[in-house]
Amino acid sequence: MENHTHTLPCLSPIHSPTNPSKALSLSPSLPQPSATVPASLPLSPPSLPQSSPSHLLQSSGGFKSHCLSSSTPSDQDDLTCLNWLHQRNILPLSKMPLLPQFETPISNLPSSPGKPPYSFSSLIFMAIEDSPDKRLPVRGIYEWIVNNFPYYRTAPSGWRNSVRHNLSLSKSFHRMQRDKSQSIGKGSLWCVCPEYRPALLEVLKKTHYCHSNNSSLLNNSVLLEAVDHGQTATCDNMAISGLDNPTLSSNAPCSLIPEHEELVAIQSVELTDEAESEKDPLGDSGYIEFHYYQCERYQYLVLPGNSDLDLETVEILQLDAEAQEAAGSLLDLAGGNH
DNA sequence: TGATACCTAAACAACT
DNA sequence: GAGTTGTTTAGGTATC
Repeated sequence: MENHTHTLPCLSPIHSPTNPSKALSLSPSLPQPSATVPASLPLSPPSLPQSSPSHLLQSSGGFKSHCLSSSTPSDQDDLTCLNWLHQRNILPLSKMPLLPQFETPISNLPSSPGKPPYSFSSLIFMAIEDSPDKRLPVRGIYEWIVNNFPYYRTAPSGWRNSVRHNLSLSKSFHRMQRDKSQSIGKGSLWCVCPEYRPALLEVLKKTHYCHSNNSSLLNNSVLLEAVDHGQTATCDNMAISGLDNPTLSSNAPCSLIPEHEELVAIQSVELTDEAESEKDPLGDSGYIEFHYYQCERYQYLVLPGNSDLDLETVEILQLDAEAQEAAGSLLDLAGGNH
């Protein structure tokens, strides 16, 4: 199976020529500017199969994994559009435990991420719901899963059998009679039975929330703990002042070296005039950059500058990066509050 | 402890 | 014939 893992040129703030020593702009203890949660954050690999069924995958996105040492010309090309590198925010994310896919030490990240927490039924549901026509052939479901959950790029192929097994066995999905006038290749199109959609959505919500709860995001107690333990993270010469919270900046610094970076493409959102006021603050760059830092018990997430993210948005960013787009967008569709 | 949900593997037939 | 798709069965684990 094709492995879409790409390397990322060194983007650490240490080496960023335009990295300002900027104090953090977000404080969990202060009112945050409102920002609309992106309806979708496709985390698709940089090179996508042309037959990719998902409209989300039409973006020129890149799911880039950590690399601090090597780069290739193509990588550099990919980065030429990253004009947002001029400015960064660093957000204290949470104390341990790490994100689900980072349960192993970040510095020892495997090439493939951890297994997504979603059941195959949920994966199939997300795949179908994410398709423009709300119907997909089996191959399309495969591709959606692979493109959105990197784990399955390298997983043994047995999961495909499980997908088919679920499709056949689950009452939630039903096979549509193939229109032979359309050239869709082998097999039939699968869709979600409307009567089972609420149940599927409920399962998805539960899984989604369950796996976002173990990283209590930006709660004040974390910051207070940091105060108690005398922690301030610094990145090179840049002191992380602890957002607007002066308590963090008053502590002795510890070195902060990026341990994990990801570039995540976001879909450019077509905005109507009416929707302009809700413009995605991350939408300009086309990418979200994840920089995971660890300073003792804390993680930090570097976001592109001008990211007037509210806590809700940040929490989504903290979710399993593989699943956030699919689950988040579906929950948005369902009107769920993250 | 039993029921349930889910995962995984395997076999097989039908189809392209 | 090879590969894919769809169905079915079986056994295992985890959770409630």
